[in-house]
Amino acid sequence: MKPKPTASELEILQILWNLGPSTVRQVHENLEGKNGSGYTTTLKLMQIMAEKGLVLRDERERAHVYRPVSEEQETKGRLAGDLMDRVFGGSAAALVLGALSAKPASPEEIDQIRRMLKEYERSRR
Amino acid sequence: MKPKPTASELEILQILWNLGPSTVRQVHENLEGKNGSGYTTTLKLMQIMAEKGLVLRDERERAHVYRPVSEEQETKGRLAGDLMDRVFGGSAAALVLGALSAKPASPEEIDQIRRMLKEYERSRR
DNA sequence: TAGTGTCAACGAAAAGTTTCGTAGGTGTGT
DNA sequence: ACACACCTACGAAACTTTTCGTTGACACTA
Repeated sequence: MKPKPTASELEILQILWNLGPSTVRQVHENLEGKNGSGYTTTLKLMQIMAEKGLVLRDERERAHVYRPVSEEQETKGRLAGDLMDRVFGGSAAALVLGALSAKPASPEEIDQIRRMLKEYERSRR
Repeated sequence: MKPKPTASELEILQILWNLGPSTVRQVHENLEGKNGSGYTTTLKLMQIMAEKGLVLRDERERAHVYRPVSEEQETKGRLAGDLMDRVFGGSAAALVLGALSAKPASPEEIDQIRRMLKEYERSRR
């Protein structure tokens, strides 16, 4: 139903979430330097994303305007949940531990996670 | 340097981590029912994984014995770190929040994360 | 010895991803 | 009007992933 964006598609989605609805040119300029690929590559990717239903295209202007179909939080959440299920047996604690072992976190970051958990609990209640 | 395993390759790695060094037949039997693909598919995947350096192959017996090159924790950590960087701007708290929003956690699971964080801090000191 | 079962190797098909070149249309400025 | 810049569309190449059929080797057994 909901196709999972590839790595390249995700880069484009992140830009669209940041900028809001954008043309290929705008996305491409925000992408440049980062990956160095050409304009038509970005164009083609965004066309494919429209085919897949990852983005919607407004063709009223000559330079078509693209916008993401799914919310940033929802998409990112699905990606995190997918990894959690596939790799960490569905355990959030295992996912966190894995992430921390890959990139050690400072005490401040640990506290930040704690605050986030508290906030999460409060909103859940 | 270190190739990232695909989803299918990861399934095989998980089995190898569980069973220890195994033949294609053993892996395939553990995989069956889950994905329903044939024996030669599993074989080919494992051969490719050997080419990529994801597994090592002991060819002394007729039924070759495969074992993972990287430790389970290290590989899973790299996958979590990769998602954290690519999707959550390197923030562990954002990753956790994303995972929780995808699959709400019970109070017990939240406590489990808290205990894990405490343990992590202790080992870091 | 002839048949049966298991194994690795190989090739190849089908689908998906990433990349870019080229063609054709539209608008702007000189 | 002509040249130039910019836009989409299209096709195709190169690569990866996933799948499976076929082949040939080896071993066991009736």
